[in-house]
Amino acid sequence: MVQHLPSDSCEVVATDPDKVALARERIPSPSEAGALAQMFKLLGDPNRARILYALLEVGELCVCDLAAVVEVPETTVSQALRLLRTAGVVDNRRSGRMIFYRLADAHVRMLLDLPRENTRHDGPR
Amino acid sequence: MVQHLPSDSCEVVATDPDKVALARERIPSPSEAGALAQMFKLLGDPNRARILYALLEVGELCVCDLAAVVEVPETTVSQALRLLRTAGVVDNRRSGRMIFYRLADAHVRMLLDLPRENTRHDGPR
DNA sequence: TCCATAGATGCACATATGCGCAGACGTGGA
DNA sequence: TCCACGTCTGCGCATATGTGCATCTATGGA
Repeated sequence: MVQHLPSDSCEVVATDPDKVALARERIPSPSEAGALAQMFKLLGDPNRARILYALLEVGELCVCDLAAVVEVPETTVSQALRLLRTAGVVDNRRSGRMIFYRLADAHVRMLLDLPRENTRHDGPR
Repeated sequence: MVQHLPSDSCEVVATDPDKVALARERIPSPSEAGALAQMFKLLGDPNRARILYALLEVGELCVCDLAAVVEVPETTVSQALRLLRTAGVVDNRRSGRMIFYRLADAHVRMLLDLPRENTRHDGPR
């Protein structure tokens, strides 16, 4: 996973230097790409995705209800929520012994909305 | 990674049966979620993400130029492209000995656009 | 026909990831 | 104060993932 900047053999020899230069200055920096990728990676697990969609649909759910919705053990949900919480994707609120989770980010919402309509049209590949 | 449908202990005991029922019928099915997640997972690697952004910016690039842009060995690019190609995210065209890649999917484009603006504002977490 | 080049592919290995299990923590009721 | 319940956390293991290396294929030029 670690990038180890190759010194030659892939920087200098460009067949289309203009495009290469253009692309290099426009694409996200390694760190920016890292952040971006991490965000996508969070959505890249079926359970986490379903959890997020559940929150997207009904707004707020406690861990045990999320487990019931997604049909996985509560521990799994809890682990998934930890990642999402750490990343700032979800937010939680304590009420008695239960902890309610909800989406924290507006753009995560858009990210979730976007592909779902398309996969509905396309069907699974 | 395999789902092994738990029989009890997390389906029946819901503290808010209405919400649970609502969420269950609205969230993507396991297979739909799988497809969705796989799509997100493809964007969940910094190198693949940067490759896609490069294609998004300049339209079409050959493997060696992509390697120059992203600053990783060509093999890495090639392997990344294989995944993207298999998933139908990119398309390729042969011209002489070079193979030019470009984005194949309109909604992937949107998916790429969306978060980038936000992370620019937020900064990496 | 032979060689150089662009790219693809299979294999191997290090690392990352998901999840189950057991136990800890915090809250509310008796 | 003690216990039950909802949730969190650390650990361990099986599996998935990314990447380098060596090799193979395909195209164009000599």
